[in-house]
Amino acid sequence: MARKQGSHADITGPKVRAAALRLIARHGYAAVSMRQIAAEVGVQAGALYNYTADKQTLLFALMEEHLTELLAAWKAAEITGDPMARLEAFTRFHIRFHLPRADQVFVAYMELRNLEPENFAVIEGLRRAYEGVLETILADGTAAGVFREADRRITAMALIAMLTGLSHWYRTDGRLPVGEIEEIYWDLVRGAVSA
Amino acid sequence: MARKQGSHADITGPKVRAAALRLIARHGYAAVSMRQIAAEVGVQAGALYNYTADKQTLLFALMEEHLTELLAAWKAAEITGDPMARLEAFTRFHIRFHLPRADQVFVAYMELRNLEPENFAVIEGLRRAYEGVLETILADGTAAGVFREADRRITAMALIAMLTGLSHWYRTDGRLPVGEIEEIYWDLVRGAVSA
DNA sequence: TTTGCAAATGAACGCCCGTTCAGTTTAATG
DNA sequence: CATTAAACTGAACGGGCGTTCATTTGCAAA
Repeated sequence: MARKQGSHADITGPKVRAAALRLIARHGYAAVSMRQIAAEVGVQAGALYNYTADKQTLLFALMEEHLTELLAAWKAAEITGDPMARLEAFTRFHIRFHLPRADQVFVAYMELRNLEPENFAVIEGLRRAYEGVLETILADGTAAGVFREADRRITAMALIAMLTGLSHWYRTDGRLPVGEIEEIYWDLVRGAVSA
Repeated sequence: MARKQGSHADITGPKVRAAALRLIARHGYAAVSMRQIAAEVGVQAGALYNYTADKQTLLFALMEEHLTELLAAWKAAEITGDPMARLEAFTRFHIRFHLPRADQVFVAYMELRNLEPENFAVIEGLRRAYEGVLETILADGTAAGVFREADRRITAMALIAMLTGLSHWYRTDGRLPVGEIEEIYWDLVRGAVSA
C-alpha cells in the first residue's frame, strides 16, 4: 500500500532525518539500526533508501546541516562593534542557538568518530570555521588591550567547550530560564578573558 | 592450546580491560564487538567471559575504575588552604589527572548513554561526588568574598566542561607542554570566578 | 609421575544488521 | 480513463553479533 494519503517525499524525507536525529542522539549511531529509524517514521527499512544513499550519509547530512545552519545563523546576525561587545554577542548567540538543539549538539560532538574520513574532513572544516570566529574576536580584543594576553587557540577551545557543555546537561524545564543562564555564562566568559 | 606460556588470568584480565578501553574510546561501545576485543588480546571471544560477566559489565568496570581512581587521587592529594588556593589546586589536579588518561575520559563521557539504568546511577553518583568537590570550593570562596556571587552548580558544570574539554583535543605531542597548558587554564578559571 | 583445575578453544545458538530489488500501490498527468 | 512514475513493501542476501558450553590444553601441586 505504497503512497498512502499525505505520505510524499516532501514529508517523509524530513521525518527520516528527524527520527534519525532523535534516535542517534539518544542511543548513538552504531546502536541505532535502519529498521529502528524506519519504524519511528512508519515505513519499512527499504524505504529509507529513497532519502539517503546509506546510513553513513544520513549521519553526515545531520551533522553538516547543523553546522551549516550554525555558520549561516552567525553570518545573518551581522555582529559588529568592539571586541568586548562582539564576545558578548558571540556568547549569547552560541547559547541561544545551541540550547534548543540539544539533539544536534549531541550528535555533532559524539559521532565524529563514526564519520568516514572524507566526511570527517568536511565536518572538521566547518567546526574550524566556527572556532575561527571566536579566535578572531579574541585576537582583536588582545590587540585592543581589553583581553589578557593568552594563547588564542586554546582559549577559544576552552570557551567553546564551556559553552557547548551547557547543551549536554541543560534541560529546558530546569530551574533556571535561558535568560539567566546567558547572564551567568557571559559573566564567566568575560571574567575568563578580560584584561 | 589453552594456557600458553605466560598467559595467566593475572595478565589476561588487565589486557582485556586495556584492549576494551582502547577500542571503545576509538570506535564507541556499540561499534566494538567482543570478537574485536578478543583479537586485540590474542584470544578467542569466549575466553573474555572468564574476565567479565558480559559486555555491559566490562563497560561499567572501565568507567567505575576511572572515576574511583579520580576520587581516590583527589582524596590522596589532601588539598587544604583558602578557597583560591584550593581552586588552583583543583584546576591543576584535574588537568594533570585527566590529560594522560584521554581514553578513559572519552569513554567515561561518551558512553554514559550505553549504561543500563542501575550502572548509570552508580557512575552518575561518582561524577556528582567529583562535581561536589568543586561546588564546595566555590561555595567557600563566595562566602569568603574572593569569588563572585554566582550559581554554584552551573559554575561548577561550566568549569568542569571547560577543563575536561581539554582532554578531548589535547595531544601529548602538541606544541604546548602540559605545564603551560596548566597556566593558561588556571588563568581562565581564576578570571572566570574571581570577585 | 600423576593429578587437578584454571584457562582457553572453537563450534554452535538465535538474532539482528545494512542493503538490494522485484513487485505493488497510489497520486498526478495528459 | 489510461498511463506514468514516485513511494513503498516485503522478502531475501551474506555476514556479524553476544553469549554458551563441551572439550582440550598445559602448568603447578602432590
